[in-house]
Amino acid sequence: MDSPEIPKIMSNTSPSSDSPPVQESPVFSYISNLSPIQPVKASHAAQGFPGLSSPPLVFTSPRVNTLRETSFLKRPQYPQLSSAEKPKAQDEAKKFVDGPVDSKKHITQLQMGSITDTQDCETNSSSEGVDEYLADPMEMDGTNSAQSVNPCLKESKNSYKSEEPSEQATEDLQGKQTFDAKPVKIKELSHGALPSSERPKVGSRISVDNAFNGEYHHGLHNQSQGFGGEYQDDCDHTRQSPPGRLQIGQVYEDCRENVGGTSKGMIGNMILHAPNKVKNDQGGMHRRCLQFEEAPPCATGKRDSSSKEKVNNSEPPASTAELEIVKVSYAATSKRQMGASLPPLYGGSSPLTVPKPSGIGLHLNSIVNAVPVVRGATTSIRLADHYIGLQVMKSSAVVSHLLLENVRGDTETSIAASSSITQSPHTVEFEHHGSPLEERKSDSQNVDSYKELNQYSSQKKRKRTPSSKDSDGCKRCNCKKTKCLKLYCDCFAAGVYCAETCACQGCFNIPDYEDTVLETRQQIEARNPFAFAPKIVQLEEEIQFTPASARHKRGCNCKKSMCLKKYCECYQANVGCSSGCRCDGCKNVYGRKGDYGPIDHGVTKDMISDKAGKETFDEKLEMVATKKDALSIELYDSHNHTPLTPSIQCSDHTDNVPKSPCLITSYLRSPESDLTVISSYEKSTISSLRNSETSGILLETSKELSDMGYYCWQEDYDNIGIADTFSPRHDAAPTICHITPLSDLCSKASASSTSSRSHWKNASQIQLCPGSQGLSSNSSLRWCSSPLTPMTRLGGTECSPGVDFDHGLSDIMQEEMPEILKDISATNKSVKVSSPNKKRVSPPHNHNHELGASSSGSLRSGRKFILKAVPSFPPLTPCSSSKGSNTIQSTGNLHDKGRKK
DNA sequence: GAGTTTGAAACT
DNA sequence: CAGTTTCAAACTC
Ligand SMILES: [Zn+2]
Ligand SMILES: [Zn+2]
Ligand SMILES: [Zn+2]
Ligand SMILES: [Zn+2]
Ligand SMILES: [Zn+2]
Ligand SMILES: [Zn+2]
Repeated sequence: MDSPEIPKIMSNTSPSSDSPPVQESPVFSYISNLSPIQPVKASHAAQGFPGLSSPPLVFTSPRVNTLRETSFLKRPQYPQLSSAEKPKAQDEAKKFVDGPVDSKKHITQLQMGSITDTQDCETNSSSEGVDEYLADPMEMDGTNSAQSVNPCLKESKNSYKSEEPSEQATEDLQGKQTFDAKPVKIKELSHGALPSSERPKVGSRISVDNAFNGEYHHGLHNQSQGFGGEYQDDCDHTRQSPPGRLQIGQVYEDCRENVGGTSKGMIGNMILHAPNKVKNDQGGMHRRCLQFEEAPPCATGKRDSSSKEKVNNSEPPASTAELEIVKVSYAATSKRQMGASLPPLYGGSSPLTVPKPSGIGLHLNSIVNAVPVVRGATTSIRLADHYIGLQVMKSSAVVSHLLLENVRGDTETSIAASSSITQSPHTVEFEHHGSPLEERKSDSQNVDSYKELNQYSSQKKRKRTPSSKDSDGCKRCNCKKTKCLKLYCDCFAAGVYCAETCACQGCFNIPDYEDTVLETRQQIEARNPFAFAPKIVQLEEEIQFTPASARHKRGCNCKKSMCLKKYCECYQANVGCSSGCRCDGCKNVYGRKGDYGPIDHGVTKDMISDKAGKETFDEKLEMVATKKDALSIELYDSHNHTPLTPSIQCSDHTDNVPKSPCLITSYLRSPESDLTVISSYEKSTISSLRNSETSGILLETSKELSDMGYYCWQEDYDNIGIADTFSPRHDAAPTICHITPLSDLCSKASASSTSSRSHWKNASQIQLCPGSQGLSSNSSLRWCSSPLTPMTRLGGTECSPGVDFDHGLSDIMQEEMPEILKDISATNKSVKVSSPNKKRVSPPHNHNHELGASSSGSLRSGRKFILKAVPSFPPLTPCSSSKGSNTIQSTGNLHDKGRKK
């Protein structure tokens, strides 16, 4: 499998990178104009912000529209792609895939809820029909790798196929159709997923999501930073990386391109460009961040190289020609490329370009959801918003990361990434070990092989130290048997792609394998809808953000550590144990099981709320979560920024918290999960709405957001956070998410548009650094900026390693975010108060998830989700970058990616 | 850096 | 849902 897959990938990649071409589109020019590296801030302000920020409020809606358009566009692209690729599709493997794929895709779509979307796409696109679309993807793959090899899709999926090619594929399809509910089938699913991505339907969703994501990233980045050119690269890389993903990613990308081209043309382009540039500029940093966020979409990290090209292509495509280009790219490039390139075939749909977010691919999923809804324009718009938001977030984050990282040395990565980007990542991307998904189920065997391969490729990287954290402070994993597709992997669990710094072997948690990652996520979510929800929630609803109030949703089960070591998740997240904990002899310094406000005690608000009531822990948590998210965010911000608590966090533990990988990436939620989540989200959102002033829109949005999860919170945060308080402390704040952008987007989008809902799901993944879940206190939160001084956050305390990031982010955020946030806030909530701008931020999807996750409670508050934090960890930077860089590196080897090189 | 401990995640 | 196994991190040396 590996081999086959890999080869496939390779083939794909190469093409993709090469093919890409295109770029003519205005965007291109745009980008070119923009220097790749524009100053981050400046760029942010200019690009990012401009679009995002200032526009945001006003813009938001418009953009949204644009975005939507893009999504549509994307769809069209699919067809084109398909057509172009079809030839390849012919490949046997592909055929299988197609068939299966289609079904799978559908399934996936269904799961995602994007099905409609895809259809839309198709319709938009052209004629070809879904099948064709599907075929396209396949073709793509095929082209790239040819049957056996076929890259992307195949890779992951195919790998499977390779094993059992046709039949399996069919089976898979069937299964998928059924839906696969089964996890087992995951592999199949994955296959299906991949296919799905490829497929029009799926693609549509995916594309949408991706687009969003990508756009987000891109957009954000661009806007914020304005590195368009680079950014693209990044995207490309990511995309490229995983063929399988690519398919999906490609789709997304296509969408983006389309969107860009079609919709706004300039704007769209801008966005796209910007993002691209951003990536580039930011280099590693951005990538990291972006990647995460973007990653999914773009494939953030790892595969960037190809993606860039793709991106470029895509951008250009904005115009009609684009389609062709796109096709080409598709064919040539692997999935990723495809995505990137996407072009606007359609135009028709034209849309917007929203950027797909390749990187975020995962997110995309969520997006996808949105798409369906949208179908019409609305959804897309939302998506766009989301993306934008995300991008912004990312960008900011990324930027910060980049900066930080660069400073740190990450620069290398970034640089590398850049360079790598240029390179053709394909090879790397494809490593494909087979689809990760498969691995488990069936593949343990494969896995091994994969591993070997991966390792093989990984070779280099493998990253440095196994230590959990990178220099950056981001966490990184060291997974050896799980391919980073299980919750055992901190990166995966955090919803972020593995970074270069990860020392994992056979890693599939990279943008290249976005499809696989998403599928896997979905499977896991199917089991446990809250699996990716933030683990830490604030107890009280609003208010307090304080860290103190935060708690683990699930609680710990410590038997021997007395919750005094990091073995305890509660302690690790810098939160006290709650009634939900089943620990023995709890001595958690942050608060023992029965106490509520342990440390914080300050939590005042909590108090208010009560923890006492505790009622269900969950509920509280949920509540908290909701708020918490906000809080945490705020807290973080505050911490960071504000003096108030900051110290606390820092002091507490910076370390503790943080480990999470930085990645921002987030995958989105799986459709399924999304759905479920959504519902919950909806609730939450609703509640949030209630709570906050936000407009009614929120509700819808919330749903969508929910998907987004991460993103959503921002709103909440704003509302909540600010509102509440700040309180302080929180030290730990665990995880908060940086993600903001997404949230913002989400919120906005949601607000603006209507239905998209599903989209968000995808977003959820975004993530930040893994470590964070807990939140690191610092970083994550920061964003939010608490009312107090948001900005500060970083400054000082930042205790956690991630901090830099945060800071950077925060700054960025502030600059960039603000607008967005504002928009969001304005729209939604209004944010609360204080926090203005900054905050918004974003957190990440995770939050949403969490909320959702929080099960009961969380759901309600739509916003909540947010909080959770997903993010916490470290935000981004490191991770993402790492991967990104990895990507680059890896690009060479597909494996790498996994490996990171 | 190897080896042990730990508790969550995954699996049955 | 409980019990067991697997896993990777946290911790120890
Ligand atoms: Zn891992
Ligand atoms: Zn990792
Ligand atoms: Zn990994
Ligand atoms: Zn414990
Ligand atoms: Zn506990
Ligand atoms: Zn305890």
